[in-house]
Amino acid sequence: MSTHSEIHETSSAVQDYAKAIYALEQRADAPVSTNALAGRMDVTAASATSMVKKLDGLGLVTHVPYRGVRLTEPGRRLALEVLRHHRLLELYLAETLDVPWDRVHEEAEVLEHVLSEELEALIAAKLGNPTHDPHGDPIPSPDGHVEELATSSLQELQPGARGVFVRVSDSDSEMLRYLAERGITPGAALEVIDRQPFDGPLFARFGDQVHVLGGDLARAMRVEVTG
Amino acid sequence: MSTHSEIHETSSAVQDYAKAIYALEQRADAPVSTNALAGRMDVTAASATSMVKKLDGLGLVTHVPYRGVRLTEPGRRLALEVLRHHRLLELYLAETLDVPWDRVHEEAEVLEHVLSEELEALIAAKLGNPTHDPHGDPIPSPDGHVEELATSSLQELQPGARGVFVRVSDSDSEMLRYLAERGITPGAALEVIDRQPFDGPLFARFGDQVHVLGGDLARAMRVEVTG
DNA sequence: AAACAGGTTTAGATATGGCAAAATCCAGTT
DNA sequence: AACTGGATTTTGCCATATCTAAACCTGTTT
Repeated sequence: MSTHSEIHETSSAVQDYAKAIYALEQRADAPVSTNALAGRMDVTAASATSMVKKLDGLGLVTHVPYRGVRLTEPGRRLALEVLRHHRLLELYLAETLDVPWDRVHEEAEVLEHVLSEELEALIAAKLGNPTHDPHGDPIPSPDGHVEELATSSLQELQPGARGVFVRVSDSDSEMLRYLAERGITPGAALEVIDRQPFDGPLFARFGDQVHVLGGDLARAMRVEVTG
Repeated sequence: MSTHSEIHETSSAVQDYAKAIYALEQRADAPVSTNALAGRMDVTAASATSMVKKLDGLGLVTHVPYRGVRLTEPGRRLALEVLRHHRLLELYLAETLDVPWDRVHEEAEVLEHVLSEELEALIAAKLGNPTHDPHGDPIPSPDGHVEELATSSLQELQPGARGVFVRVSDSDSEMLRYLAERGITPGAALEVIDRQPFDGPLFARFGDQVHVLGGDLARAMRVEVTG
């Protein structure tokens, strides 16, 4: 009945699956399909199935065959702990080691699994126990609370919509670099000007610059809608 | 023919074995026995044998059955790269995150395997490209050079011998903590006062304090002999 | 109701690293 | 030269996490 965390009794793979299921559940409040999970983890559906069965055995998810998977409360806590590691590390690497923003995600991706609780606490303290990263993304608290604000894909917004560009799905570093080169970084306010049909390009204004964004890119960009 | 490093194509296990063989070869310039390696890695001799065969296949060691194992030049380079990661991380954690000295070893032990070359470079730069850690232990250069000074076990010194306590074998944190509580830290000058026979206690002077050290402890303490 | 197309799960295989038990080698006695 | 004890290797097994290929559901269309 303690808030004791199980993160150290789980493999990196289990942690990654929990994190992926959390992210996918987030997007649409519904069970996560094996295919979606496999796609996100970049493994075959067969691999996803067997890992899902393992997570189920560990009590981290409930799996209804052919119907998808949902995190249990312990599973959600695990995912949030890993996410806390990840976001603290991103912030820490960027702030104190000047790791470029389009690289911190990849570094954090591997470090998050080996970060001890002691180091986590020291890093959090060093950063002043932040609750949000510089993009506005919330950092889960040590006891597993977050206030995740709902985001939309830029692609699905109508002309006239305004919002704040929050992040790129999976922090794809190619996309982040491409956007950064054009002066677009997370945190930027934007307004959708126009959208061509048939998955055509989307015109959006950032500051006083209008940019044309292709389908895949606009789909990956997550926006907090403000009006 | 480049100085390109193979560290990222090897598993953590392979890296750990290379590091262990390097350390054991260091102590006595002789082939490393399977048993010694198994003891150091805390695995069975059977496991050590099969890993040795794998390292041999990778060209990292030369293994003569029943005769022990030695690092090849690529194997030595790999070991030194991991050691560089390890010592840079120890220094970094202690300096910038105030991780207590008796804990940095364990943290570095896992981080060393996932540290990217980019982060390594950034950390080294942040620390001013150090060549030695605060104890005087040399940090291998990026291109695989070290000047390792020969150390002796405190246990094997004769009364009257003087030296500098450099480190505890395997950085055993229990021992480091025990010694720190008594004011003995790496870097301390010492003189052996007396040694009782039959693996009896050893009397050594650190500053103006004489301490009595038991067999296992004295055996684990490595000393750079100065006179 | 039968068929079809996807998505999902099972079955069987692979690579890593580990262990225990059995077989084998080596060196130092008798 | 045979014996013997400790070190070493071989053999067969386990767990993790992945894959391919085959079998199996499910919902929709015919």
